[in-house]
Amino acid sequence: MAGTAGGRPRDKHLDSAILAAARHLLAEGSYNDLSMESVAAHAGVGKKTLYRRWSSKASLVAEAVVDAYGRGGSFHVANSGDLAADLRSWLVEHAEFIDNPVNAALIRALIAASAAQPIDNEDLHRQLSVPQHAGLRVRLQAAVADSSLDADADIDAIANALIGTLLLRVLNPPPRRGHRPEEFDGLLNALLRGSSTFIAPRSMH
Amino acid sequence: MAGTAGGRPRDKHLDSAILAAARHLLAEGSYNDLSMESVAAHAGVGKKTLYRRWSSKASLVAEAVVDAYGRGGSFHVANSGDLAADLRSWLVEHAEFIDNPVNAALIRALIAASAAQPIDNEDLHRQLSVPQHAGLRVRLQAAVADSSLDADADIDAIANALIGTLLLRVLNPPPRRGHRPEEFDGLLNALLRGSSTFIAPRSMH
Amino acid sequence: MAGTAGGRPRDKHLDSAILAAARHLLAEGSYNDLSMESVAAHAGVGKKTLYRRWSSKASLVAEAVVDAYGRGGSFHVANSGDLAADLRSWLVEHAEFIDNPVNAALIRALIAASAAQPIDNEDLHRQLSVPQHAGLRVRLQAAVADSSLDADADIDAIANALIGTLLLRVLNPPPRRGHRPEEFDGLLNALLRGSSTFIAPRSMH
Amino acid sequence: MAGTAGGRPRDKHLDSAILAAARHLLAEGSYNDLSMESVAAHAGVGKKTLYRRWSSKASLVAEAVVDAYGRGGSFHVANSGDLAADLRSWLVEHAEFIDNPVNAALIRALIAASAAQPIDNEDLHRQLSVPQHAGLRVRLQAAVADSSLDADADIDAIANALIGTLLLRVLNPPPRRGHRPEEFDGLLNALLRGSSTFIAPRSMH
DNA sequence: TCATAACCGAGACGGTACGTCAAGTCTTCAA
DNA sequence: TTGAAGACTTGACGTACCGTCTCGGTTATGA
Repeated sequence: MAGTAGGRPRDKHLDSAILAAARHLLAEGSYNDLSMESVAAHAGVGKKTLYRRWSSKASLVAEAVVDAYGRGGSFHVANSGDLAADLRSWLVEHAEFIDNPVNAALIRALIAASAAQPIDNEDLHRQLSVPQHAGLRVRLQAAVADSSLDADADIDAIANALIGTLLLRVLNPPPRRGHRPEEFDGLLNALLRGSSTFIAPRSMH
Repeated sequence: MAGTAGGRPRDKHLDSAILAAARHLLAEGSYNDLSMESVAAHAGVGKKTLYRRWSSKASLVAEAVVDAYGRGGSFHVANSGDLAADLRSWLVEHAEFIDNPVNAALIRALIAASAAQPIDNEDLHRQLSVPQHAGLRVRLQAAVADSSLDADADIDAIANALIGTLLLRVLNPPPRRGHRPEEFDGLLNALLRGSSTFIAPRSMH
Repeated sequence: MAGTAGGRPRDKHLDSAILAAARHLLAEGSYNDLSMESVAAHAGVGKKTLYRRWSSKASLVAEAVVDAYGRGGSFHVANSGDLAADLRSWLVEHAEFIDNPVNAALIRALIAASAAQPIDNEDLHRQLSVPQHAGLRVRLQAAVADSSLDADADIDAIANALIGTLLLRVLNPPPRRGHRPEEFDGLLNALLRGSSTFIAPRSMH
Repeated sequence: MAGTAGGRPRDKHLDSAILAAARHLLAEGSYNDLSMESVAAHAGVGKKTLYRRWSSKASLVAEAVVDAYGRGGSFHVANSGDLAADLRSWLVEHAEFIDNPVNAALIRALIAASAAQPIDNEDLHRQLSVPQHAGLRVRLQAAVADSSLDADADIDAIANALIGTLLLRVLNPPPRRGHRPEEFDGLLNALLRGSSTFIAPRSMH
């Protein structure tokens, strides 16, 4: 059982230095303002070293963002027994992350990378949305299990509505207000309790 | 009153020819694959003619997409008296628009233009989301007026959840093409009737 | 009878500016030290402007050198009736040209371009040697005509010996700068009068 | 007495394997087409092994060519007593060497290495021309000694004319004719017997 | 009717970045 | 210490677009 044989091994420190340089540049400019050359220069690295690790600007940016998300962002949905409170915490946590302009810029960059690049990168943003969707699913299914959510509730639709709301917020940031914890009560009220009393809460199928 | 002075007037036919060329290119490639030069060549037009009308690639793409949306897409939310049915129609209409790969590509291009470009283009996508938000608001407020929606319902939150769900669908297209009319019932059930019977439908504030 | 149609015409001034920049760089560095990028930067020109005119570094350098030769160098062999004097003048003239380090560098660059590049550039140095060879031929044939040279003299061999001597001087410059007019008498004596009295001056064939 | 210290000794076979690989590559491409990487790969050797032996591509190529010259080429000028015959043999020998396209390519590569590289390599070609010049000098001085050459003949000029003629042939190969032994009679006639009967063979000084 | 002025196709222009390639150095493991 | 492998920095390669700028030439108005 052999290894991959000889040669100087890749410098692991460079990976993080490059990703950090990419994030630094995205913090003060758009996706288009970031160039492979500026990343290389900023990280004190040759361009070849970049392309040895990532095949394109899009995949480099993707990893830079996901890497940052993995550190500072949070995918976890708590389960305190109170579904509304747990979802509210999750939304607030993300909103705070998004409201940091640097983080918003990172996510916009990821969306740009996803939308601007050919098909093989179309799943880039899945690296962000799928884990979140999965996290929400787990919590919502637990809610079904303990009867705090109806058995026939469309879990995917609810998760998508939550994620979509945040996504919209990234692309269309609210006009710079510090947000309040109760900011998402309207959304949660609608999704969990319903907005209409006229329509019978439970019957249509 | 002076006026626009002399000179040869702009050829109005060129505007639409250029926008059509841009859409044609976006249909078979990403935002990055479209170049001002390819648009000019495809429309049989000089580059100067492009820049005389639009200041940048981003704004040209933006108008190309909005123009297409204005033709085939629909912003209008009907008011038949049945809120759920009206919203379902609106969602289905948009889903059909989005599920056309060409249209999805156009919207992705608009998102790319918005996310990839400096601040002055960050409002590009508002050209799409704001009109829709406004249309939804009108219908939802009418629903409040005729009591088919609670007076304290968070109209903006509901509108954002609907738009965000569609936005997510654009960036992350569902594998199963050919959607069913009842596809959005789960979302509408949650938003209008609520998903939880455990939590009292109307009390928390 | 048409022209080549529209488009902005090429700026003729740029041609000479670029060639001058190339010569400037060759004056203070070797052929390898000259890069298309340094030429472009030095001439205040985009790289595309270079490649629009010359397909490679080799052909750009070739034209730069030939252009300079056409200005300052001289291909003409005088005909005063005195063959030895005319050839001596020609040799001295070229030696002075070559002894200017800048000119020597230019010719070395041309030789490098010729020797370093694939087949299609192997004729580069012909742009220099062929005209000279032709000039010498004319004079030597005139010498045959007026009987100052034997009818069976090998004109090409004599011309090649003269050019080859200068070529060797370019690649292997003599240490003593400042040459004397009589410097080439030894060569001319040998070629015209012969070096050997032992061998009968005229018989072998 | 310390001495050469311990460690694995250099593999002497590698030197010749590397030089052979370099020549192989020069046989089918120009100096520029040869890369240190291709030499290393072709010789089954690491790049470090190359640089441990030669400081640069130019010096590796230089040694590769000189090495080949030392094997197949010949610097020796015979002394049969017949100067013209000895020089003719020497010229023919070199012409045959040069007319082998592989050898011509090697010499062109050496010229390229010499002309393309900074000052410290300007003497590369001396490794070829100086030995030959020395060899010719010896024979010509012997000819002076046995009176087959005039005492005041310019030996250097004659040697340079011979070498220069061959050099010109390398850079500007004759159009692929098998050469005849008498090919150089014209040159030798001129240099030894003189081309002009009009000018007194011996008087001017 | 004819000058003025904006329009148009074409394409050159100075730049910036692309993704690749080579030179020469450095680092690891194995012999 | 040598050697094979290959990562590393540097810097040039030749190409593609960007957005601007001429060209020659066209089409409207208004003097």
